[in-house]
Amino acid sequence: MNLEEAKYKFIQEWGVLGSTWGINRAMAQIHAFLMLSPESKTTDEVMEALKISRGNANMNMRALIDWGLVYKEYKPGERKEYFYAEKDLWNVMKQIAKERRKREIVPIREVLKEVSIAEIENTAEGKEFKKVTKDIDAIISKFDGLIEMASKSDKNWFLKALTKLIK
Amino acid sequence: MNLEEAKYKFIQEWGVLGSTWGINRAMAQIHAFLMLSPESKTTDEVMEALKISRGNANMNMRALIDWGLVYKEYKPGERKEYFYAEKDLWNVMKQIAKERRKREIVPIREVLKEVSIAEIENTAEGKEFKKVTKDIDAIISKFDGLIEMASKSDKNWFLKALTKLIK
DNA sequence: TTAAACTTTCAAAACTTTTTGAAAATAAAA
DNA sequence: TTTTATTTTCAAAAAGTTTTGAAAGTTTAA
Repeated sequence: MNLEEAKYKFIQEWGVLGSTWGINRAMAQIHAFLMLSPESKTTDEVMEALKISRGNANMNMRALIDWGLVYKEYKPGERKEYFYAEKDLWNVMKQIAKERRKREIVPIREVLKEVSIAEIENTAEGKEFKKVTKDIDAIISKFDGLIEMASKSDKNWFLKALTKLIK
Repeated sequence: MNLEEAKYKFIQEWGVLGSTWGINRAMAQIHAFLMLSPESKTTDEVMEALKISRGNANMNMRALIDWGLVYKEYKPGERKEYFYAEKDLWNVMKQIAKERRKREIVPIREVLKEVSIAEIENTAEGKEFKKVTKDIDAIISKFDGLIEMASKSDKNWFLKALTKLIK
């Protein structure tokens, strides 16, 4: 396997992985392509490399910038915009976690809060409802705390803590 | 808000959450419905409660069983099958993590392994490729270890360790 | 056996998401 | 200015996913 094949393989798989992570295929592939590239790239280079349309490239690039996974750069004397990726996977994961926290954890916690103050009858059904939703809230809030912690803490500290936990 | 409204709200939101977690809406809603129910339920009750077709109920119920999130039960003297959910969110998350590990982490690690033995030229491009993929492998293997650890360890031990880590 | 109760399957329909490409908008150069 | 380069938008098309419902399959009871 040579570099081109290896790059292709990695980009494809990163696309598949992304699509199970709330990041669509094109978006994840663009990110992979930019991560692997030592130089920042233009929209045209991305279109060419991934064989996607201008509209698609533009929209997903902007989504990536929104998520904090890609940055824009202007080169002196050049009119084109250049893009480069966040390459530190720790930062990538932190950004994704932050974004997903906002989209997923915050809404479910809101619902859990709302239902926790509902007037629930004291039947078997009602008791079960209270028990289950309370348990869920307990675990979700723990994870929420973990994400908040991770996004504030230093990479090495956190990784060391994890390593300790694992071994 | 009364019990019916609260249940409805929770089931809807669990459906939305599920669909960002590789569990489709109907599947997540069935799981929510069963979690909230103190008694096991039949396919017909699920269909009626969630207003979905028999085919849909059947397929997703089996997917839930596959994922280890729902169990089947036979009641003496009854011909219908009854279903009940795994209610401990810890076990639910463990199961989901296991399943996703198989579907996501294993394939990307395989690709990373394959490309790591590729013959990569010593150009800027090649060096960047090696560096980025090596970094990614390092972090992913750490998370892989964490999941493996979590799925083997006792719930309370792990939650305590997390709590310690957080505060 | 046969009939009734129940579960499974799967092609087609409905719905959702992603992608395209060309037109509109914007910015820089002539 | 006007022209040219570049980016953005968005309606329509394509692709992907989920749902339906009826027919086929299976199991149990009579």
